[in-house]
Amino acid sequence: MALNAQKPQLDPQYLEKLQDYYTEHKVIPSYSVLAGLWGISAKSWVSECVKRFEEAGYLDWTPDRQLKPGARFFERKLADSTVQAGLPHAAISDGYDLITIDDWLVKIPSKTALVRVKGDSMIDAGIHEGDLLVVEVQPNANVGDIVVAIVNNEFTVKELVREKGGFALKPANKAYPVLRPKGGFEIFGVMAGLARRTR
Amino acid sequence: MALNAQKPQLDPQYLEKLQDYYTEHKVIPSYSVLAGLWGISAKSWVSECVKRFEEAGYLDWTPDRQLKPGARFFERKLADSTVQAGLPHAAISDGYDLITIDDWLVKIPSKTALVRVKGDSMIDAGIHEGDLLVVEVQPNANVGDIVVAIVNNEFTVKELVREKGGFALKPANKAYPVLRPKGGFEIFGVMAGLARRTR
DNA sequence: TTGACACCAGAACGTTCGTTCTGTAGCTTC
DNA sequence: GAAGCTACAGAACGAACGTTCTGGTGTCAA
Repeated sequence: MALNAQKPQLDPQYLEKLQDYYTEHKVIPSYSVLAGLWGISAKSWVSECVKRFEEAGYLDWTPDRQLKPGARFFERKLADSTVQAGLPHAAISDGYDLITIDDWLVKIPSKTALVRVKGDSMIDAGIHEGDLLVVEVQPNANVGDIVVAIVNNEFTVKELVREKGGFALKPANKAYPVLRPKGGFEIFGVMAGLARRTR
Repeated sequence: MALNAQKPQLDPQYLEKLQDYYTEHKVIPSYSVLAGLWGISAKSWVSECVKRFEEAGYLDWTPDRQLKPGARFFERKLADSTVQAGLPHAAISDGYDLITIDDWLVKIPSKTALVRVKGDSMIDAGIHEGDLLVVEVQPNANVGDIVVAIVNNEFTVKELVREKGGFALKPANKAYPVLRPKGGFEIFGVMAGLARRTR
């Protein structure tokens, strides 16, 4: 008690209430609403608390000086594969910064589309039938990328490979041949990730 | 600018810019910031556009009359594998279903955990190192389920199989042996899906 | 050609915002 | 037992907010 005498501390209950509010409304409220939320009747004290959360990395500001969630705001329970010691449940509380699966998979929402995978031509790349492919829509790609191409007015998922004379679409399944469409093909986008539901 | 429809319509570009802004800052900006974002110099027109997005379900208001994302704000484009006819571009804008990945993968948020996959012992099941496993936390499972088990204080992902004398954990990779822990094992949960990022 | 309407600019206006300053109650610490 | 700090309350204030009204431009059907 004697040592490091006066250290202003931030109330974890305040943070929880803010996080609950955010998960409900997806927005950081104004100071006066925060006051009501926290049971405080002075905006001056709200301002002080916000500063502490800001310094701790839980809150941040937009370039336009609007309050927004900080880097640590979304720390969630992500269970890691390795547990050092003790109960495995202890490891769950060890947090990563993971928000939602959407945020993890999708970087640019406006250029991202989802494509349902049909067939098993990419099974060796771990892409199964029924998987939801996260695709960044763009007209070009690099050799080696897994792309969604438009062949005969259909979407098809393949690896883009270089061949003498041009490009081709290579499946990840020995039972299927390499595609070399006569009229060429158009690239719809590049695979950025996938989601699979098994239940 | 040759053609122009004459019905009051909401500009999809505006929505995309807002969504991109939101994914960066996790907050809905003020009208004046929105004006800059949309390339408009009149708040009155921003107000009008916001009303349209509100009626369309993309924006909403908190009880304190603060602007917040609406129910449809987080919907994502789902492009189906098959295109009916004509330009594929036309099919994309028409044949959308809309969902979010989180909603699709997670049924019971409170009982769902995420586990990062380590190693390649499940590669033949299409589960790669670094994948994010969606796990429904429960103490029991059925034979044939892919489970996250706790063995020697570590998480391990395997298939639950029946053997004479009890249960065992079977990898999906011939290079690995079937696990039969002496002290038995505890089931952390059952795999419900997975997410993979490849970019 | 004339409305009608969609789209946008600009300004006026009352409200609400966040900051800042002053003040106080309670608890330590010397 | 005064000094110092933390945790709040309350008010004052300029800046920023969102609404609303007026007005202009372009397009389209009649």
